[in-house]
Amino acid sequence: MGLKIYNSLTRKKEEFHPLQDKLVRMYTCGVTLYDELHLGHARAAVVFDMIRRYLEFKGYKVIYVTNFTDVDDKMIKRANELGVTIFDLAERFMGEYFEQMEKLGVEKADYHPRATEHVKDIIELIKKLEDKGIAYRKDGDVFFRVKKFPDYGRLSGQSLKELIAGARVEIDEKKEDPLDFALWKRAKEKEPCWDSPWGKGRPGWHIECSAMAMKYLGENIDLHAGGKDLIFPHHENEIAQSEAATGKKFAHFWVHNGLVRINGQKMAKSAKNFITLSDALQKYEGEVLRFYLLSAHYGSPLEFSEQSLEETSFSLERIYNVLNRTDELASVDTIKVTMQSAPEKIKKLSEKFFHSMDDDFNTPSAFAAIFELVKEANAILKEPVKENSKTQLVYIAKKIREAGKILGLFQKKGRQLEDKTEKLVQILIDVREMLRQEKKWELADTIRARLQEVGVQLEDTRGKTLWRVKTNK
RNA sequence: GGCGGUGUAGCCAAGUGGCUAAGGCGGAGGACUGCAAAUCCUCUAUUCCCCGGUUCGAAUCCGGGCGCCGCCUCCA
Repeated sequence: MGLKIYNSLTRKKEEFHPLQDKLVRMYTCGVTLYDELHLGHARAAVVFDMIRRYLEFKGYKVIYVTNFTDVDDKMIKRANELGVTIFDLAERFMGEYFEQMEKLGVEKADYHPRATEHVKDIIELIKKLEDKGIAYRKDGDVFFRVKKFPDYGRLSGQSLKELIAGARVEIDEKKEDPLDFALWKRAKEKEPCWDSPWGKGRPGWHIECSAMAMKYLGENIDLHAGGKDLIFPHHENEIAQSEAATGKKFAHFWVHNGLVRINGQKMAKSAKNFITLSDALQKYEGEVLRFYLLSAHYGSPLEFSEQSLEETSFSLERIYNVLNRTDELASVDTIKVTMQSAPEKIKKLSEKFFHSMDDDFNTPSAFAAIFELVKEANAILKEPVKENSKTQLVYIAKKIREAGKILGLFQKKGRQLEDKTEKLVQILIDVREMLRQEKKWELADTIRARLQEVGVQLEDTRGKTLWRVKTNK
């Protein structure tokens, strides 16, 4: 059973094989640390985290690198507005980034390189390009000579001719050709800058990714990812710089996530239609957001709606309900389960999950399998408990948690309340049970209603009253 | 204008040549229940934007049209 991934470079789903047997070198374009994150950034981070987890599950050792852009026009502009340095700015938003990523269940990368800490590597790379006659200097700026790289436009599916024809590029007198792009920018007054063979200046945007990817992962990498809006020019330029410098194929797989939309439009800073991640996290738990962000296929656009997020919240609760009930009935750890003991149907559903994931990380289809497992488990829970059905339940719960681990979901155990609080709730339930025995429904219902107000939901089942904490905020 | 993508139920969303068009939410009815909640069962797209074509057979392939989105300038 092989993993297939849609490769933007070839526009085909291809079997994924790393260059070096079990090692995957993966790079994703991170964020610019100039402002708050929004749901678009969150989606990219969550999607690539899921991909990384799945690759690890498949037995690969993944070296994962995601960068921070901490010097560029936007950084400088924002820092000036706030009256701080770009380094202060970076520090602040980097802190927020890690805090929020943790809430989304996004694991740290192996390396989080910053552009400003790799200026030396960047300069080396530009020098290499200059030596080869691919880069040229002009008044302290250095540009990439696009005509020297005939493959330019392959990723975005445009030929050089088409690019020129459709060009809306600003005419920059200094460039030999409008398509050429900056590798190094001469420092203007009071701008942060570094010494270089071309004078004081700072790196262009695209070159940092080439330099850092190659520094940590080598000249050929297995998988390079980013948002669809980065295909052109950013990734196109990355390919051009890297391959022109090394003569080797830069990245074998290019994976691009679809954009988050709101009212049919791309969510973006410039459109002022974004929902910040911090606002979203205020309203919904990180796990709900993560679940939601994975509910569409990663490559499709995702239309943001408050309603969908509410729905996701209920769906998540539904999954936890069945897991918690199973836990109450039987400890997952003490009952031994084997594949053999599971009925065909349950096995098939479990396989469906992995098939879906193997098919270009088809998370919606994978979730469908999980929901079907949930349904099976609930059906079992409805019947009087037998040893055999316990085993099946435990098997299902195990499978759901295993699947959840890959997706970064469903890992919470129990109600996550303090011991004392749990005991208090139990006291209330016991008292209420006495009232119910005496058919004092009004009082019993009041207790239930008041508990519900604080997010504790009672459920009277045949034998006893169960309770759970509502997950939605 | 060029390039890329997309159009599946009230909503979200899989499926890309052939068993009954996944799954979730919502809605209707039923079971359970003192009532709720949770859960289960049944129903909820005779049809996949429209028009042609290929094929024994198409949501799925091809041609044309329409709508929407992204990129071509900073962007996850």
